[in-house]
Amino acid sequence: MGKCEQCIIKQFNALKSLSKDELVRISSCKTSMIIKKGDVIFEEGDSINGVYCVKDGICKLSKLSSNGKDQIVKIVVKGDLLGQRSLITGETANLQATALNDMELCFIPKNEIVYDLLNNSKFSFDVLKEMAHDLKEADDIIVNMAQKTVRQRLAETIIYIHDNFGTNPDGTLSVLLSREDFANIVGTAVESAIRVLSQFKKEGLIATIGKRIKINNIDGLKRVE
Amino acid sequence: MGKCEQCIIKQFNALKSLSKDELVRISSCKTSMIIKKGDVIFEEGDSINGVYCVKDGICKLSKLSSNGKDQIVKIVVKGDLLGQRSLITGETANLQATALNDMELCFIPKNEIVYDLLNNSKFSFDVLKEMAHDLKEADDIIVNMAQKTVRQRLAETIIYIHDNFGTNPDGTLSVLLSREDFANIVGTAVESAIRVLSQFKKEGLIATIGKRIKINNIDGLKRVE
DNA sequence: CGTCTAGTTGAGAACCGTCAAGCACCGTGG
DNA sequence: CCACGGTGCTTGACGGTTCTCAACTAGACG
Repeated sequence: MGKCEQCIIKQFNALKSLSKDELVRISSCKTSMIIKKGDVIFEEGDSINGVYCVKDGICKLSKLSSNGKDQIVKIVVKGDLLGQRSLITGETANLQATALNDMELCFIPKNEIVYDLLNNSKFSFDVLKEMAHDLKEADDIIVNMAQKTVRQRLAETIIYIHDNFGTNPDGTLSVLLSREDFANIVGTAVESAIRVLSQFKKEGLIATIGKRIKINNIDGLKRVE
Repeated sequence: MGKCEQCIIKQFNALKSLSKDELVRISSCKTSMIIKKGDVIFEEGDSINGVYCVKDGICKLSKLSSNGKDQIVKIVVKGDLLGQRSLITGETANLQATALNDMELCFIPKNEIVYDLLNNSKFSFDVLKEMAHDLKEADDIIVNMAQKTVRQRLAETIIYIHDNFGTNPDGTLSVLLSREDFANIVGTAVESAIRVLSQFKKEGLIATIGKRIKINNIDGLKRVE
């Protein structure tokens, strides 16, 4: 099994603030796991009792609404941590985590993380920073959900994925989402999302290669009203 | 000017985790202020450079959307802290804070708080907990905004205010919000909010005393679909 | 070759935003 | 004292957006 102190992934998250000794201690307690595309890592109400560090792959965080639809709240990618929020409040999970492709995860038990949170103030300040960043993003999403049309939200989602998760060599978005996933990010019916996407295509803003989406005119997308 | 170490307000927020010495130090640096109803405490883009402790009164945190409407993201009441998020990321304010009635605030400069965040791990863990709680609430709001109707959201908003901020002796909600505020919490047009409210009234779920709202049938409100 | 899932399109209904008009209340200035 | 204007509240009407139901297509996979 790999060693945390040598793992390059940690530079992308708060674990970078831990000392070598702390990383060695954590490394001896962690467990690695492989998750297959579509598998659920944890669901709403689960006691997680630890934190996952995403070594590879992508997953979605979603919550089931009373109308039966899954609302995607955040996309988590390689280098991110998963489950910090529940760990800190000591509550069960508020969201479900589902792998969007095959993933490699390291699980660090709760006690190890809490110990460092209470003893390494730089580490806890870093976790605080990440949480503050997530909160800002969540506030911005609330405003968008409340005030913008499906068309605007979908355009912004495509741009967000493009800017934050990058593209393949052929220019398509590297994160492959189903039409249903797009609908669940934007908070609309699958048919509505599909209709808007084909409208974007007709207007020359995007193109599709297979089921993948490629941005043709990013300025046009940004100007969508 | 009052002394932090004797102030009973702090028991409601993370400041309770500071030692007496730390509170004395902070108390000597803080400034008190009175804010009148309707006044803006800080707006989007401001450098706050500190944290406000709400000694009395209520304010709203909102963000201006590109369509010109203000989306209310959170209501902050007596005992809460204001501005922690921006302080931690070091960014300018993401939201605007506006007093909903006359307020009494204490302002604590950034350096004092950061010092304690880095030196008192119980304090920073408490701040972390509050932030984690805010993040959970924000995620839940996203789901509601995306998946529920204006009618459902308004019913839940009334219940939320009732449960979290209490009622006056006559049973009306103690937080007095304008119809526009309700619309801006729910994320809809003022006329739409008004229409739903009068529908609730017609159905006997709520009553109005002056401009104040009183819940008549809370179970009915919870069952609104 | 059937079956399953994801994607797609159409049509009608429900929901919501906008414009417009009118009402109630309040403070100001004549 | 009253007329006046301002602001917030309320209701109606209409049009655009979005949801839902239904039918159909394309591809995957045994």
